[in-house]
Amino acid sequence: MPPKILVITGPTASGKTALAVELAKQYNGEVVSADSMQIYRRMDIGTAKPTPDEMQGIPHHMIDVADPEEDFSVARYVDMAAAAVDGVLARGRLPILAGGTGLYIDSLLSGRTFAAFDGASPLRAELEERYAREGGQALLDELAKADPESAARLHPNDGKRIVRALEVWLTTGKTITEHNEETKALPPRYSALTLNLDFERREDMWARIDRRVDRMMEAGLTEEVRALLRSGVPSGCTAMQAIGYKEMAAALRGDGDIAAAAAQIKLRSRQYAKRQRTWFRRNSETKKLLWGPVPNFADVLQRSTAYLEEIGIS
RNA sequence: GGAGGAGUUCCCGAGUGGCCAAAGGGGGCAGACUGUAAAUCUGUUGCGUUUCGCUUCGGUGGUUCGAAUCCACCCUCCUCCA
Repeated sequence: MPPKILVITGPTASGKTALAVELAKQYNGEVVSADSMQIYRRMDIGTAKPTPDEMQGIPHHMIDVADPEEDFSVARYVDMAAAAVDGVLARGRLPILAGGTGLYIDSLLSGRTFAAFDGASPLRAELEERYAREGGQALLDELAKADPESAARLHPNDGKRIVRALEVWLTTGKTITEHNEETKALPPRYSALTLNLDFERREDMWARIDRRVDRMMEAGLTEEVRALLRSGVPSGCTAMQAIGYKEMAAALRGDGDIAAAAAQIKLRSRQYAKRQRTWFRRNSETKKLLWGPVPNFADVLQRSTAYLEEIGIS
């Protein structure tokens, strides 16, 4: 039986951080973040990274573990986060995995492994270049020779996944289909009890997102992004793809004004929240905790502790 | 007061007699997702009893076998002249 851990998911601005800290206090836990952007140092305001004040003395892991100019990946996340979770367990405490990056959470929980090779190889660049020049169908035709299943599944426009499938085949001699089947057969690394925070009505979620973005602006998001750019963080790197950062960076380059950027950040956040919901929806093994029109933290906290006691977390 | 220009489906915007329920984009909705995932990709988006019917392109009326497209008048907005 894999070790039990608590997982808190939900779309952006659904209150995961606060609930995680509160439950950590009650159940002798430590928080392990599952957020693809809070891993970056110096990106605090725009990622809604918990402040020391909000952490209330609860140890947090997987925050500030990479520099913005670094390339991060799921594989790195899983390695580091598994070590963090195991460390919490070794201390006899409850790991609370909290975050909104579904791929990271699922990969960590399932014990998924990743083909060992350097993703920044020249091969990647070459395949990307060929995709741009020859088009997706040409690469799909080539992929079909080795891996007809993937070729049939992938859409010609899905450049990233076509390139990835070819890359895995060319560098490991194993098709990505085979690799997926193998990892799917692996036993889960942890036994997860998942709480899924969400809103009854999406309008309430939108209002909360808007308010959060307004607060980010007041807190100095513009300055934070300016500082990153000034320190030489390239605008094309993974970290600068984060919502809030790419829009603000564009505005600072003179492409639109700051107010328009803020509006764009709100919109992109809502769309992101929608994608998160789609991801979390397919996992039916979760306990849903819905916010009403007025967020009632005490109530949600009470309901989650009742649930945790019911299923035997102590 | 005069001279031009414009009003199109949730928004922007193409369409200038039939192939138009109306391109394209945005937004919405739904989905996918195994080393960039806050990324990327896909489908769908007037209504219905759905190989067909109905309502829609500022309004009303007209021309025509047939109108978002032509004509008349009206309403609203914009630019310019006074």
